[in-house]
Amino acid sequence: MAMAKVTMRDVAKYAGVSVATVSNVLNHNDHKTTEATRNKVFSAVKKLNYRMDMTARTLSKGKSNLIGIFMPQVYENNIPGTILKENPYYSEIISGIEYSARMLGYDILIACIGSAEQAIELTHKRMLDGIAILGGYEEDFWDKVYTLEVPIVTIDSYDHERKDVINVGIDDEFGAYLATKHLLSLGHTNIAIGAAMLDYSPVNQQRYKGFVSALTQEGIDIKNCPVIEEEVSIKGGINIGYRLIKDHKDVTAIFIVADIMAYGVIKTLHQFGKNVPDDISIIGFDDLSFSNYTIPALTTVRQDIYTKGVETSKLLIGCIEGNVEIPNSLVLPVSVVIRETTKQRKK
Amino acid sequence: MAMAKVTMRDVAKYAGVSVATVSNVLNHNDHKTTEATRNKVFSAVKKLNYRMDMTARTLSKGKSNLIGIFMPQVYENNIPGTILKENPYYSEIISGIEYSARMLGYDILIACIGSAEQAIELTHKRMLDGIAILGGYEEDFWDKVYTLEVPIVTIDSYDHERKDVINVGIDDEFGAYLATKHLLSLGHTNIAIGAAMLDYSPVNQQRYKGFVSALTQEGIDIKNCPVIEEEVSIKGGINIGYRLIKDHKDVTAIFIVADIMAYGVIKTLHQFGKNVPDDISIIGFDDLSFSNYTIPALTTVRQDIYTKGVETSKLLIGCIEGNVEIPNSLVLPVSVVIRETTKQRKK
DNA sequence: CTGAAAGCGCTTACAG
DNA sequence: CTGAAAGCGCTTACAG
Repeated sequence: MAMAKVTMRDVAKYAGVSVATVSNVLNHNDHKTTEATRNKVFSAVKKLNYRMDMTARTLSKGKSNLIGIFMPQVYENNIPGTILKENPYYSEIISGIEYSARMLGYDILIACIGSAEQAIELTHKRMLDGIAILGGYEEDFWDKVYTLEVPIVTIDSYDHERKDVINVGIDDEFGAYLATKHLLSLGHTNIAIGAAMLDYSPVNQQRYKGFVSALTQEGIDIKNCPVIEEEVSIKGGINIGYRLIKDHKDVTAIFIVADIMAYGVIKTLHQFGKNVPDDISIIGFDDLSFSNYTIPALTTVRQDIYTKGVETSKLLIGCIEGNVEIPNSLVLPVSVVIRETTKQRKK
Repeated sequence: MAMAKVTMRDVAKYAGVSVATVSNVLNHNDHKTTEATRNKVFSAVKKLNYRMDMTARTLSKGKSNLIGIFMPQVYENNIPGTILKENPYYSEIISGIEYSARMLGYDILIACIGSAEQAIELTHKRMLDGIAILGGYEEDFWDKVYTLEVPIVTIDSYDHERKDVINVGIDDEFGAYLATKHLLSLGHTNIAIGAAMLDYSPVNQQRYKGFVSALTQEGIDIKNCPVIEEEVSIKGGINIGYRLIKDHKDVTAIFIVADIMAYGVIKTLHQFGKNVPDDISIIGFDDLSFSNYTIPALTTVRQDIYTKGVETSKLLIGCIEGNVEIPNSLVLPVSVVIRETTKQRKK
């Protein structure tokens, strides 16, 4: 029943040429073949329904046309989860990477990793041509990963000392600055920040920095601007909501460093009978697709997440294929999109 | 700079044994080696930091330890999106598949596919050991895909005539039946269904069937129970909301076949000043992680999506490795989780 | 322009 | 128990 695999040998035999010639035709080394030969080969390919075995090709060429997408393995109550499941941000990026890579002739291997070693292991054993790394990691993670000799694109990383590591990101500080400016422009002065992982997430450090710089620029005393730190998840946002209500009654506006957290804040405030934006204004960061549909609709800092993914593939593959003119980093634009969760401060 | 690749040859030489022996040690064919030999090999492996090249192994064994996850490529306003981006349901499943596969020694290749041919192409060219197929497809898609000679696990499919295709799913009809029963138990009689793709999605046909059967069992006239069909997305839900308000003023409760759509319905009703659940009760289906956090929190039919993914890997890999006792399908439980969007009908 | 041959890094009978 | 050799399906100098 199981049909024997059709190989280049079969095609060669059928077309009456050598295996080398079939290879040359299929790899479009057109200067090495005549059109007549090509036609014979192509029709044999069609006739026999031949499909190139990438495994053999990879072994032989040392190039797999496979790209790895790595993201952190997270645990939630000891249950293995993935960033993928927790935060739609990653799904959107992966969508972009996958689509763009496919268009450029590359396939995608995804893996959640718990250590740099796992990333290294995988890229060696699958002979990955390049890797995209999502998410935040400890510092020595990067040191180790950067020993890899394939092109790497990081996303939202601020740890790229190595010259040939490309980063795709946004100006996080500026985005946070804009968000805070927006709240200030509405007359708020007691502004909190809902932050996360300030100890070791450079992205969030940047966002915090932008928050502070907008505040100080306006002469606001930081003392009145509490930092409420929780994890990046809806649950983290829920907790921020509690703490806001319990400990920071004078706060009238809050900037949250991630939309996914803002969802939780809105939920908690609603549960406690607080009106958003009448009692408290909220501005998020990311503009996830759902943010337009929360109740009330979330005012936030927009970044084009899908495009981030698309550009990641383009840069990574450009680098793999040795294109020149590959920049060391790409910074995509941010902007404030005003919806319903922010409002002029009550007198 | 670039260090030469460490191969089995190097390990063999260093350990003073043959390549075949190294292979035997590494593949745990312990009955073919002595412990002394094994120790020599292992320490050489460690010393040289050897990593097995899966590409070579795949070519040689005809087995890749790679699993493909395929899902439909969708377009939204002509922009390529993916199911991944549109519906968190898929992210959750993929999380489960990836985690479980990794634990079992398999890596994951993901691809959005536009046709059966693409799926076939990919599984051949990457020598995938098995594939998991998510999402709905036209009928001839399945006919073609089933010509593949690798194990296949479908998720939520009702098109598995082939004996060796395993399906992981739930009792969609029963879930919908329970949902509708819940609405009926609250005194509602004018109940609508927010449906999708009833023409060609068996899952949704099943859910529709459960809806109808609960209704007729209770002696309700289907005439009063409109079917409002839109696409599976928040936007689809938004449209259902509009149509509900415009065309179905007497409806007091609605069962929506997907949480993601329910989010849109809640949003629209809210925008038009309708109170959920006072004016209209809503029950969804899926219990996405976010459903606990909508305002109001969504009453829905729960299924364990992550577990679906985990089981998918277990079955697929079990099948790949020739375990016996692999069932032809796995049906996971559903249950109604009552939150805030459903309420006793007003007199 | 075309083909024979070596090689990519493994595994697997087969002999010893 | 161990090793030499052939083979997996390609690519790539090299000769012709």
